[in-house]
Amino acid sequence: MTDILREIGMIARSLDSISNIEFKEYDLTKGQYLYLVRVCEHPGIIQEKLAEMIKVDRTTAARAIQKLETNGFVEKRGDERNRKIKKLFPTKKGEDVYPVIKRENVHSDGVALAGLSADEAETAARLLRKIRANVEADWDFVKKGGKREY
Amino acid sequence: MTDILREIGMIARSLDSISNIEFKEYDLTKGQYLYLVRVCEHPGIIQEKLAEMIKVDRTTAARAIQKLETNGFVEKRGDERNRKIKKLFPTKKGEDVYPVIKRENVHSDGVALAGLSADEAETAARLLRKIRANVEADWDFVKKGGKREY
DNA sequence: GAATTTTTGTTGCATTTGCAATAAAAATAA
DNA sequence: TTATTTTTATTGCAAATGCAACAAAAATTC
Repeated sequence: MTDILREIGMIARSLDSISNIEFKEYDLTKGQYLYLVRVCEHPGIIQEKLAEMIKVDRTTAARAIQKLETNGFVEKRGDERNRKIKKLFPTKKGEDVYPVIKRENVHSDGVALAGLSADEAETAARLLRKIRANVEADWDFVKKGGKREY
Repeated sequence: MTDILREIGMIARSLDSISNIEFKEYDLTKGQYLYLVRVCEHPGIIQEKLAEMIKVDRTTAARAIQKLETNGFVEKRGDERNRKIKKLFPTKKGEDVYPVIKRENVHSDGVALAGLSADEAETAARLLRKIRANVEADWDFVKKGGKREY
């Protein structure tokens, strides 16, 4: 038992809190930056995939995107082949905010890794990817109604 | 730019989501487990410290604890020397749920670290502690109204 | 082909979250 | 001592979050 869970929770809440405060002046309310960056990086993505990517409830993603659309950051477009889905694209306004978010994220990344060697930073990234893949599997399972035994 | 931020965010949201689902049957609603474990491990702690420890807004902590008290998991006690503070203690009911939370956390910790060697797990823990300390400093600064320059 | 299941999206409701503002006790400064 | 600042707790809003339930299109099975 290494208790990395708590460290990860503290880091995530701190960073999210900082981002939310810093993006407020760009009219992005709580959590919206998460969705907007990903739409910019994956134009045409649908909200279902976005929710999976971010690891958030489908309905939460739906409403966050709804709000991003209302506020003019993203646009929903129907697909001719598949009338069920709505592809998401950044608007001009969304594209304009993207570098701001990116810049902040890069800065926070730098802050987080301060005092670590390049090797250590790479190791941290590698291990976190592995941990994420592990945890992701359980999340998928539990979210779909599965019951973990332990 | 290693982009550990997103990995950490995904891991944290996944684990939190799983915990919230799993603790529902013990009448712990969203996020409450975070506070309860810490009160059990630090009996007499005050909510201000708890908020700092968890990295959550003071008012959010206040209400989470309020609810834990209402539902009989923790108890608030005044201090004779300092009439401002209210010390927090687990009740019998709180103590009884503690091992359940602990057990779940240990399990999730194991899941997260699956496939990593003991050395790698230790390295991950060490690096995460360092990252957390780094990020924590910025959180304190920004939460107190400081403006990061970048 | 028709029937069933999965995927994708939405809305209603209850709850959590957090900022702003307030209050009061305690600590510090003057 | 008195005045000011910091600490701690609370409440009023407004907003995000997520579960449950529903609907409709698409994919799969029979």
